[in-house]
Amino acid sequence: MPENAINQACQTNQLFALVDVNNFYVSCERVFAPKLEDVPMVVLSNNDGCAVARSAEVKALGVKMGTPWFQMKDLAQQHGIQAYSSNYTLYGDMSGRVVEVLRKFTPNLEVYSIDESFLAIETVLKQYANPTSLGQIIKQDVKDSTGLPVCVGIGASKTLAKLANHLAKKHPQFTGVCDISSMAKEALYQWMAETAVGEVWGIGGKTAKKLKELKINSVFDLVQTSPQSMRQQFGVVIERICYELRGVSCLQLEEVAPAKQQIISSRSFGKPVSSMDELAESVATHAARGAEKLRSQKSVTGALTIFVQTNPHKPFEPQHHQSITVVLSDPSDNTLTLTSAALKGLRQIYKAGFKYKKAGVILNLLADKPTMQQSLFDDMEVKGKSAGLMKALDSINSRFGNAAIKTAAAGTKQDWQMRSGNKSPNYTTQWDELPVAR
DNA sequence: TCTGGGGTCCTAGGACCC
DNA sequence: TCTGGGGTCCTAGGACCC
Repeated sequence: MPENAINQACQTNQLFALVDVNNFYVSCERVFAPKLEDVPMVVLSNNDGCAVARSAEVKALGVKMGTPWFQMKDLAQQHGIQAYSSNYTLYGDMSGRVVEVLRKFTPNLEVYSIDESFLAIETVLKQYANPTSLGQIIKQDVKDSTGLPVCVGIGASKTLAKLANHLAKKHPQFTGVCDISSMAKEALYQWMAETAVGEVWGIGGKTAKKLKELKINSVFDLVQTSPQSMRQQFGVVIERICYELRGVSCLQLEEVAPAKQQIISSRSFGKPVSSMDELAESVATHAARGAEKLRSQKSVTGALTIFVQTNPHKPFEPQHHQSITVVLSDPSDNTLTLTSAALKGLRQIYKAGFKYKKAGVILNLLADKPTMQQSLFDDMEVKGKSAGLMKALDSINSRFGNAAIKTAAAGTKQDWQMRSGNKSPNYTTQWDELPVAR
């Protein structure tokens, strides 16, 4: 196999379990309102725009993910579909509880999304009769502890675990747990032949269509083709999927979530917005939210993109999709810095006379927030001299706010008091005690 | 007529995921 | 009347350099 196709050395004896909550948002609502059990229901997105979660009954009616609520109102009336506004705080809390339960089984766990986790189970397997029984115990434990129903898929690669989870959800005979790794080859190929290629994790609509033109319709068809030829036609991503489906694990568990490379804050407006004032309020709020997210992951941003959009669903109204990127002279996580930069950008792209539907801010060029001392040395032009140090301190003071000067001050306490009008710093350090500059 | 060659960096856009 | 809000990775092509 081509070396660069595979990120990591292929390891044998790996076994992944994917635990996925059924109809997560709907199930969360039902935990707190048991009367909703068996009632057809959806949870709606922001502004109650479209369905972002559907109960099994609603899925059976053929309602697709993301269907606008207004389009399904007739159907809702016919079948008594209940609609709920989303409550992301609740869902986040429930998600945390599920992960807590899963961690009891293994610490080697990747929280993949709000309702899905991958578990590395090969090391804990010997405590159980077989992978399926482990899966059943997990399923029962989550149900008992949180009230949420899950399905468990088990396989030698993440992609196979995903596929197994899909089978567990679709076919009642698995009773919620499907272990592909223990299946006889003939049985597995049978399931693969019955599953459309578009169901594979990473194969979306466009790729599925292209594959169909090549007479690759089922998962089995894809497994039969050579990964190398898939690479030529579709690139490394699909090649990797081919290997994964053959049980060669290419995607490893990511136990610690890597820091985000980009932070987005955006919202659609409930009704169209035209005035600069309203847009400014929205954009400033998004910048402030972004700053919060930045600080919580201890990052700073070097550039922010501000965008405003009219309603693309109304093609006969004048359209205005505009964005601008503002580069900061100094990377920052400061709310005031970010909001004023965002407003500066907005002023340049705003045009009166349009009905805006959406606005947002994207934070780019994220980097780790420098520590006080790193920043000190970065800023110093004159090293080893007190004057240089004080200059650097001034710069830090302006960058980090007034608290900074209290935690790093040069010279003896007496020196400092003399220079700063006898105000005592909380903490002083001798110049000699500072680490050597790089 | 013919029109180096290789490398890097950056960006926009596509495709996908939940 | 009414249409979500996040993210990731990969690729192609242009600018630029030697």
